This record gives sequence, C-alpha cells and structure tokens, in this order.
Amino acid sequence: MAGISRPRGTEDLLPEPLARLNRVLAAGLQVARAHGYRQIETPIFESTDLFVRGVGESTDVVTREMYTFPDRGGRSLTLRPEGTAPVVRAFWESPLRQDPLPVRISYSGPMFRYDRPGKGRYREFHQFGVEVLGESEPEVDAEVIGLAWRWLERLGVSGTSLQLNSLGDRECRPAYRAALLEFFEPRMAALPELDRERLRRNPLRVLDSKELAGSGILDQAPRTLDHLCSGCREAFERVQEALEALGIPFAVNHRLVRGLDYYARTAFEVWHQELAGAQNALFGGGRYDGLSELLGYPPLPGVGFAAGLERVAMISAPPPQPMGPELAVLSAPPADQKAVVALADRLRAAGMAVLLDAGVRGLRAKLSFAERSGVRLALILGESELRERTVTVRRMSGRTQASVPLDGLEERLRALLGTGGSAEEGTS
RNA sequence: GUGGCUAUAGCUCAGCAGGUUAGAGUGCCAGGUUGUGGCCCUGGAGGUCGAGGGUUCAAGUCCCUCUAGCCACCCCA
Repeated sequence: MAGISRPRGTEDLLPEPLARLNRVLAAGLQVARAHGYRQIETPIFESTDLFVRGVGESTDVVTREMYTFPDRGGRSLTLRPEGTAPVVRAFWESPLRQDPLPVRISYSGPMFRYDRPGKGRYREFHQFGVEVLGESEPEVDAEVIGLAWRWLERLGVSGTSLQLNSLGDRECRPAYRAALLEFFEPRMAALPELDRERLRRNPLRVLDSKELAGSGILDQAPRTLDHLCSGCREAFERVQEALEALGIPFAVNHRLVRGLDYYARTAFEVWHQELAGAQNALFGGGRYDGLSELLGYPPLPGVGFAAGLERVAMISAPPPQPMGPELAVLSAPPADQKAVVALADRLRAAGMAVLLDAGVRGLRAKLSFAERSGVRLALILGESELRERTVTVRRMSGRTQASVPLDGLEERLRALLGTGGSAEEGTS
C-alpha cells in the first residue's frame, strides 16, 4: 500500500491490545497504591545528559540505542530510554524533596530505544515501574520485589522465576572488578572478541556472556557474592530473609548483571519461560545508591524496578470480555432524527454507554449493526413510538421486545441491564 | 549493528516450469422484509502483487538495491 507507514518498531495500539495493556497497568497501579506508592509522570524527553550520566556512557543504551536530537534552541534532547534517572531528577526538582523519606513513587509511560525490533521488543514500548528514594535498608529491596511479584500474581501469570544477585557497592566492587580482570588476564587470548571488548568497557558484563556460558570458564571465575564487603553481605542476606517472609521464591544467580551502570548491591530480574531467549525478561531492577550523585545531586539511595507492559501482557490472560456499549439507540426511518439524537444524549447523561445509529439506513441493517456491536439492548424509535411517547426496547439475546414509556425510561433500562453500567478501565 | 526467512484484497492465504482482464475464504456495503438482528441466497466495492531498478517479446513469478516483519545473535523491557 502506498502512503506513509508507521516508523519501524512502533505499534498502533488497537482496541484489543490496548485493553490488555491497560488492564496490566491498572493492576500494577493498584498493587503499588496498596503498598503506599504515589503515581507521577515525567516528560517523555529529557536532556541527553541525564541519561548519559545516569545510565552510563559505556552502556548499549547510551552508545547505540538513544533517540537523540537537537531542538530548535540547540539543546540536545533524548526520548527517554528508561524511567529511573528521570524520577530521581524529578524528585530533586520538585517539592517531593521535602517529603518525609523514603518517598515511594510509581510511574508508567512510553520508553524509546533504537534497537532492532523483534517479538516482544519495540522501539517504542511501555513500562510500569516503581522507585523508593531515600531508604537504604534492604527490606525495601524486598518490598519492591514483592510488589512486582504480587502484581504478577494478580494478573494470574505463572511460569516466572525471580533471579537475584548482589553486585556489591563502591566499597567492594572495585576489588571484585580487579579480581575478575586478574582472572581473565591470562585467558584473554582464548576469549571471543566480544568478551574482550566487554572486559575493557564493563568487566562485570562478561559474566552473562553467552559465548562463555557453556565453556565452564565462567564457573571458575570469581563470583561477586564471594567478594562482597560485610555491609553488602549482610544486606543481601536481609533481602533474602525478607523475601522468605513474603513467601516469594527466588534463585540466587551470580551471573545476573544488569545492563545499566547505576546498579549497586541488589539486582534482580523476573524471567518468563515461554518468552524467547533474549526477550524473556519481564522486569529488571535493583538498587542504585550512587545514581543521585552521578546526576549531580546530593547522595540519595534508591531501589526500583521497571517492567515491560507489552511483555507482561503477552503472557497474561486476555481481558474477560471486550467492553463495548451496552445499548444502542436506533431510528426507524422515516422517524424524526432529532428525537433520536436527543434520546441518546439523554441516556448518556444518565451514565449509560450508548451507541447511536441514526440516519436513513434501514432498520434491518441497524439491528444487524447493533447485534454485531455486542449491545444487550436496542432501543427503537420510529414514527409510531414518537406518536405514543414510547420507545421499543428490544433485548437482543432473547429477541423479545416491549413498549416502554419515555417517561422514566432510565429506571426501566437500569433494571433491564442489571446492577451498574460497566465503567471504563483506566487509561494510561 | 550481523546472519537467515518472509512481503499478493481490511484480515488469513492460493497463484502450478515467467504467458492474455490476479484468485479463494473471511470481513465490508447493498438487496432478498418501503419497521426488526446472528443463518441462508444474490449482487457490489476493494489490489500501483511492499518500494525502486534490471533481465526478457512477456515479470506476482527470475536478479539487484531499499523498506518492513519474523527468527537467531548482541542486548535489554
């Protein structure tokens, strides 16, 4: 087809997929609220520097995945690739900084990464995440993980596993890094090009190398967990104890390394067995105690996670039923169209979801349309009804109908529809 | 960014070894009931065969480039 097509890696969210996404998001917001988190939203674009400094210059995200552009004032802006750095920035730039710590925040919205698209991977995708700012006690790490887990439970998702690791902090990480380099130094020649590159730029990343996965070499490599300082070791134990208290199963995975630079201590991911190998991460998160300073703000510890809504939606059950209008108002030509329009408006004002089918099209076609739209009741308004100040209310399922006076119509309809017109699900 | 597979109607796909006006199912519209729906019947609209170039008397079909999707890497959500 000719015409302009959508940019690579983007999607039009049509009613069905959007309903799924909204349902997943609504559940997340609900669980977050139950944990005392308040929702915020940050801009979709930010100063490029926020991500370069926050996410880390050597990361894939910054080196090749950012949508960066100059605006008309010559500033370098970037469509946000992730949400944590913006939340920390927003905290410091707002009255939130005066709130009693810790501050608990949830956020959601589109993120952008110039990556090669595939199933479960888009250039524009949607995340839901939470952050706890100003608290270094390890129990909040478990709280954040627990929140994520309860969210999945609420969605009825199964087949997931929680991978947990500790990356050490600025006290013990340098020593570990050195040990890792020392271990690989004599083996450099045997390493694939890619892994040599990793060791140069970001040594920890070599741990989740797929090239080396089967070689056994990683099994001999020093482990982060053996090099933790006492503070990190104690914290990691407390995280695990708290998870046990929550009854959440986890697997300690000493090869789990997060891709962004700002993580310290707790790192975790939730994987799903049915998603494709590299795209099996439903969420990722961890502690980022040094991030605030990287951004040029005072020290502020933090933990959080972010989840990909598309991926979670992919493995969660579809919504019970698509929500359409509950009744249709049909004109039977040659009825007075004004009366039909007014009736639909009157019923909408009474809180009902009303589909209007006016015009000269035949009643047969209109009923067919009403049928396929899934409405439960069709209100037929024609010349005879107008003359008698009534409306014909037809129940679609039973093909039965009755004449109802226009006066007090709302009451009768509510009774027929049963309790409560269904409300809309939350939108993003 | 690398490699492989794919691209025909809104959707799912046929299209035989290159040969005249490109097909099916489904969906859409209308009629079969000038006021009554899901089935059925009849008719209709809808395609620059992803885009551009090339080979050939002739290209949906062969070749090249580009674009997009999927899969495997890389990596993440």
